[in-house]
Amino acid sequence: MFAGTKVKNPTATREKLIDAATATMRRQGYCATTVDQICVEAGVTKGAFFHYFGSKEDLAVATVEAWCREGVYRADLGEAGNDPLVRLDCLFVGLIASVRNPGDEPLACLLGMVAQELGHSGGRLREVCSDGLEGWTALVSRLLRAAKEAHPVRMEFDPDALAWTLNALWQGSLLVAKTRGDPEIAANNLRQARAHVKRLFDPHPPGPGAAVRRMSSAGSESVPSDSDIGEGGSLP
Amino acid sequence: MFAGTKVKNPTATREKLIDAATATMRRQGYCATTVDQICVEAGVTKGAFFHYFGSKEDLAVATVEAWCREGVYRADLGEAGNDPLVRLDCLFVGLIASVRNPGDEPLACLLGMVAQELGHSGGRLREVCSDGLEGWTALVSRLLRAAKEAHPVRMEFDPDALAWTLNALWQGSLLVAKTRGDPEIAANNLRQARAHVKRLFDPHPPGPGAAVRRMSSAGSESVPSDSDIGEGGSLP
DNA sequence: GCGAACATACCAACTGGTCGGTATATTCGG
DNA sequence: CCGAATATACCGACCAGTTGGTATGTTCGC
Repeated sequence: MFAGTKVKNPTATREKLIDAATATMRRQGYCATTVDQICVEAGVTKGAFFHYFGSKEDLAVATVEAWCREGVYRADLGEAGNDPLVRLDCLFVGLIASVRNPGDEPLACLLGMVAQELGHSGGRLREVCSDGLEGWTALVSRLLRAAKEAHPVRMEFDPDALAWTLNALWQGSLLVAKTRGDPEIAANNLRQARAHVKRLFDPHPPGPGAAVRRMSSAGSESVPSDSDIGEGGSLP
Repeated sequence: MFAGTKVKNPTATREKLIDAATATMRRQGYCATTVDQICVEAGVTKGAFFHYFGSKEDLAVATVEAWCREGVYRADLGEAGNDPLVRLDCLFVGLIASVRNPGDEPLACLLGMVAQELGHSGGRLREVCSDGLEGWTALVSRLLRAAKEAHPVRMEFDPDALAWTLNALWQGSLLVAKTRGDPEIAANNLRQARAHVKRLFDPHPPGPGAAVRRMSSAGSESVPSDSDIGEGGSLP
């Protein structure tokens, strides 16, 4: 038999539980999600649940960690060697696409969902969320810093601060868009942010008739257009 | 006896319940907040609770509505006749102050808290949150539009879209700041937003030696400095 | 004294979590 | 290679505590 078809398949069961928890908690949040509900959605009994996770919170921790792990790497930044500004643009385009075309997904970030509920609790779950937010911010901050080194800036800015601003804007956009039932709000916000970042670097070459200086690193840099590009990462 | 000292005081009891719900839900969110907990915090029995509110959700609806009502008007915009740009600046300064100096308040917006949890539910509570978010956005949008009419703009923008962006940024900032346990993140974000809005209008008067054109409407326009200003509204 | 404003006792449904048990893999002596 | 021994994966009934909500008082102001 194949490995995936085994009757007893520990890794698959664990994964099913985490997947179910991801979906349910993204919809309803941590508190409103029931252990029984997760079990049903995962097609697993309670016995199995507590065989793998010591508590509901443990499962949530594992779920958030998995979300961050997959999410950060899933973020579609294009090829690693590309110009950081291009990669940033890829990030924006990916986020916009994921918001406008959520498929059957709940249009919410697990991280933001759980963080909102547990932000004032001293528990482990809050820490994991905090780390997750920092991870995304660090990624963006690195790109911004790299872009600063690769391009002349038109207006000085602090990469770290801007990265946090973008993170907050992303989380808030999801919250508002979800509540209003209008993904376009989030898309608009992201477009504004995208334009803002672009504007920080010099789009108009310094002198007239100076189309000479271009993106520093060469290679196949396909700057994505405004139109949607396939599924981008929906992180954090 | 005084009106406030009566043993049975319907309006006061209702208020106590709403106050308790506001505080508790801002800390823990809607789902994690218990009816019993609210009753204890309000110093009231369950009987009284259900005398005034048909259900937990009813109480939440009333609480969110009260939050919006008081919040929108509490937002410290300075005097009504002032220049819209000054009033916008007052708004930013007030928000920054409320974030940096939360006192004993939970550093969270009731609206965002509840909205995050119920964004995917079709219930009445979600609608109230949606309306609340729109109310704040409309307020800011009006100010931006008025500012556009009163001042030359250096860069074209859509007041409505920008207002939604600011709303999302505010909500997201609270979420991130709370989760990271660092109000300065939110304060920084707000400062960036404040600078961004300021930059949209011409800080450099058009021609050299043109210190003539000033804020349009006269009056006592005290542009608040960067330093903190007393409690601002922490809305939405 | 009468209705509104509260208090108390209580309930059915559900919560996260436990526990004894069973079925399947894995190991290992012979 | 085999079959017993043991470890792992999983099941589902069950539990004590909590939940939102109710039914039935009691008390107070007019």
